[in-house]
Amino acid sequence: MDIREIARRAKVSTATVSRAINRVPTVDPQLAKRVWKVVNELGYYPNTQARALVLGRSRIFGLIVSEITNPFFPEIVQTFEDLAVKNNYEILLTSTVHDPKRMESSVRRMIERRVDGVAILTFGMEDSLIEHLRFRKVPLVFIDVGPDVPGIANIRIDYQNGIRQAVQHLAAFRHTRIAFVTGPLHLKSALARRDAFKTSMLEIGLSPDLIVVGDHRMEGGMQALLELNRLSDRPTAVVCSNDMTAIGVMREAYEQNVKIPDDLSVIGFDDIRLAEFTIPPLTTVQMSQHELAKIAFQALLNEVEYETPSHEHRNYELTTSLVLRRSTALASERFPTVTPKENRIRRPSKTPSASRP
Amino acid sequence: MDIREIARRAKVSTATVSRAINRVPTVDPQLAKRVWKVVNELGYYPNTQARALVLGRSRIFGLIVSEITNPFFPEIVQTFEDLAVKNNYEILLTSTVHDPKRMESSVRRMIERRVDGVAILTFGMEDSLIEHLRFRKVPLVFIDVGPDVPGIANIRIDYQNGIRQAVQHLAAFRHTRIAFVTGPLHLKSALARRDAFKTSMLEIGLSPDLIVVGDHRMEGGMQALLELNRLSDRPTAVVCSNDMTAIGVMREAYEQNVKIPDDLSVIGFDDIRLAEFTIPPLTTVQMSQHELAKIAFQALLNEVEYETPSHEHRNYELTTSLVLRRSTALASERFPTVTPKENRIRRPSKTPSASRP
DNA sequence: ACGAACATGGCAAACGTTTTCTGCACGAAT
DNA sequence: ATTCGTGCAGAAAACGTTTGCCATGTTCGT
Repeated sequence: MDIREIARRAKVSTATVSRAINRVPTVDPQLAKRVWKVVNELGYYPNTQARALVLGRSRIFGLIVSEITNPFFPEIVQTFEDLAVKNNYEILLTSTVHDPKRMESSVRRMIERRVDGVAILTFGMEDSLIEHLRFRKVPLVFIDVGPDVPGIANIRIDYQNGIRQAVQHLAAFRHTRIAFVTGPLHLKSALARRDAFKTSMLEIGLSPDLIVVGDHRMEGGMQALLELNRLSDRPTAVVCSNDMTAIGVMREAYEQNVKIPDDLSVIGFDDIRLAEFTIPPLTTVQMSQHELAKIAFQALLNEVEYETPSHEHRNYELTTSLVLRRSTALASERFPTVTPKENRIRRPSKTPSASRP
Repeated sequence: MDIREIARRAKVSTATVSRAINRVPTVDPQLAKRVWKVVNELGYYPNTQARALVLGRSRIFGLIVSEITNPFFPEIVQTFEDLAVKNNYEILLTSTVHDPKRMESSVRRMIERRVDGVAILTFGMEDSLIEHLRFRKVPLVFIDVGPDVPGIANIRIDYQNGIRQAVQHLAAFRHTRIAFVTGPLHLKSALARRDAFKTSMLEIGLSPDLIVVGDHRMEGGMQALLELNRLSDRPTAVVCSNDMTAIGVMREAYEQNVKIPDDLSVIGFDDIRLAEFTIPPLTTVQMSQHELAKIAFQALLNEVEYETPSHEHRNYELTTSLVLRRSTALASERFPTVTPKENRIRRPSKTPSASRP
């Protein structure tokens, strides 16, 4: 069933059918109605690939992520899809799973399907591959890491803001020995977070030397806490480079019977959905995945629909900020005048929890 | 840059270029090499939509899920994508977010993009929409819920097996008052789970009357535990219709200061990734999302590539089974001869956890 | 009443492939 | 030497749209 079939039945030309369907205003309302009637009766849907062929636009946006199972991404994908349907786009989702081969196949797939733009929201990406896309003048948007060249939109993340809030929150709770668990050090974003921690500590006169490296996964967090506990001068609080790391820390704390937040305050980073579901709910630095996806999509849309004539260099920014939940508390040991029990900072909760023995 | 450009530069016809690229064996190796050289030099990629137009196959599979942010789905999407790249397919991902409008737009999008098959892995779907797809002879595969008609592949889930294991595991731990928290009762899958629970209980002579309804979300689980705790004869164990519910139960238990698993054993269902990360790690009935996606993809592939001539009715089956982690323990109160401490069932863990006071 | 201007619909080309069919060149067989 | 196959490459049609251009019919002014 194609446009010709419709034309035949409505007794008009295919041109008219096309125009009617695309709501070109010059077509006689009478005819348009006749066309639509047939279209609906037959349940006709235009063939998008034929359309794409002649238009030169596929109405598909590529979305490259690291891995869909990483809790950081589902929210992004969902928001991206929501926006796509609102704007009549389709989304071509691709994951690199940290594999160079897959990265390559990702961009190949994008090019083959002739996407109208690509959002690269991975941690790290081969520059040579990006060149393939740039060469074909595919609009691109990067998070955080993109090369700083015109024609590519960059979403800069303000790590400093949230991390500063995190350490100041801990400092206000009288913590002084505050540790940091990094991510993999080959990641720009992990480095940026670590550096933000350092400067935030120095700002308030604390020395940022309790730094151990993790891997942005639960295992890294568990390992990190083990390491920190071997120290003679243990930290009373730990800031983590991402939420999975924080979850690892809390998990190991559970194994070791160290109570969170009473014995140890923990702060994460990212605010993935999961952070609300941990026990206790995780205080973390939010980097809104929803906002991120929104910005990325909008950047692409701008590029494609409103043809920025000079293809000028655009910069977008996303800020971060602390969201308080229940994994932090006043530092206890150093201030024996305050009993641990009263120490507990209570935040509203439907049912007041019983205090610990 | 199109196939003609290549033809011109390689001094052959477009037909030859096409054949060379598609590795048709009749083309002279000499020529083929010449063509490939030009292709690689120019970085030419065939236009998939033109190809799709003439082939009548898009090499796209549709994948409809409920919502990407539901922890049940990311693993499915990831596996589906992995298989897609292995088989040179693309995946068109769509979510219904429980909204009839979105369901409709989902199937419209599938049809417009001329997908070669659709896997509908949602909880529930409008039958009328399915008709649209069947009408166009799009191969379909359903999970669990699909209409039992030829031409549609169905993946049946064996809920009974896993749930039986769950209640027998609890019974072996001397639990007798075992509760069940259902999902939303308009969901076939939720009903099936509840029924499996009932028969499993009756099988071993326990009465399945401690049933409270939840919503497959954390909130429902929290609410459910509240309800159960109001009972005079509280349960010592609770089986949940899905993992999020179990997480809700554990969360509320934390608020109420009831210890898991010492005071209450909890079992979930689905085995989402998250279940490993809870505190304590959740014992749950696994319904492998990886397997599910694999079966779904393979079903589609069979339908499309090997042209089952009679379009016969195929049934696939996925079984479920209990995976033990650490949210269950021997029932304590009724058997005071055994102290709670020794009660704790320890499963291997790098570091033995300290016992509770 | 006549021509001009305008509104509207149709014809056909174009988008980038694949594939059928045809034709050519070459070698083998008579 | 002529005929016949055989192997391989090219010409062209087809896939289902959109749209520039033209033809036709209508309306309006004079």
